[in-house]
Amino acid sequence: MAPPVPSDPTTLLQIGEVAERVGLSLRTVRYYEEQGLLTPERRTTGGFRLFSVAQVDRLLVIKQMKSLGFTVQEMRALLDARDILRDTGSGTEARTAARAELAAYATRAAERLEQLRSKLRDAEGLAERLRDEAGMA
Amino acid sequence: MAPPVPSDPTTLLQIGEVAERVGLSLRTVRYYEEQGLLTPERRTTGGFRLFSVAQVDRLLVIKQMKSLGFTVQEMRALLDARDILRDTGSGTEARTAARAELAAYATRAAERLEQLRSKLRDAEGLAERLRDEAGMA
DNA sequence: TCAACTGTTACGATGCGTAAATGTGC
DNA sequence: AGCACATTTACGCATCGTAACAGTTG
Repeated sequence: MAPPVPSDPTTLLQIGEVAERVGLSLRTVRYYEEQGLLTPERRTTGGFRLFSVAQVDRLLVIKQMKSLGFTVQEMRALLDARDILRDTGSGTEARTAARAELAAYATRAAERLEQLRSKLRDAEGLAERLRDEAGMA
Repeated sequence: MAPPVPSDPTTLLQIGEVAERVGLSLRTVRYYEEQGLLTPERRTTGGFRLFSVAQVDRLLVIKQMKSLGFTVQEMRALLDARDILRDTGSGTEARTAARAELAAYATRAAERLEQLRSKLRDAEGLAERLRDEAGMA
């Protein structure tokens, strides 16, 4: 029985499916490709982008970075480092550098998380204030 | 004994003080003024902006809306409604409309809050992922 | 053949950052 | 007289939204 949501590595999805799974707009996915954050596995004869499940996963990481307010440039740097670590062919030197890079991003991510939490508290303040003001005479 | 941080209504602060208290950049405060979200109480002869404590408070609301991802346009609408409610001279009709507006924003604020929380969860996923990947061999 | 999907291109908006050159206030 | 703080003007940038128009898929 075939899974309703294919997740085997050979399945290819077109951009609409991908966007919906990840929760990004078509425009945004195309934008990220244009910025070199990912490249579709291949294209149909007519030019339709086809993405692998691994690339959907990559987009999820991208979306997470977006949630943390990282810029495209930072995403690129992090993804590059990650690619190096995943490539079994990369040398020791490169791996060490990549690991350091990743660690640095982990730190920055933690900082951003704190900022996000602060924003959330801020926002909760407004929600409460509005409830009060709208409810009063 | 005078309070270290003046909060009586007659005190006027210049933009640097205001920005620091609220946690916004000078540029941002000027931008909000340019967009009609607030107007300094008065200016010095030389042109320095002077803000009242009430305006600092207004800026805090603005910052909270910013945290919720509201646009300047939305901020304007909300602040306008709020101003009407606070103005004892506004008529019943206007007050009713303003109250409805506020209530609508309260709802939207709640929605945005949920989105923010979702973002936060998303972001936490990345932080964890990075810790894992950076820690692995 | 039709409906749904996708392609490219390009202009526009939002929300500031960042000078640069100059003036103000204490 | 000096030094921190402020002013205006303006260009720039990131991140998409939104057509507009055409081609593709099944």
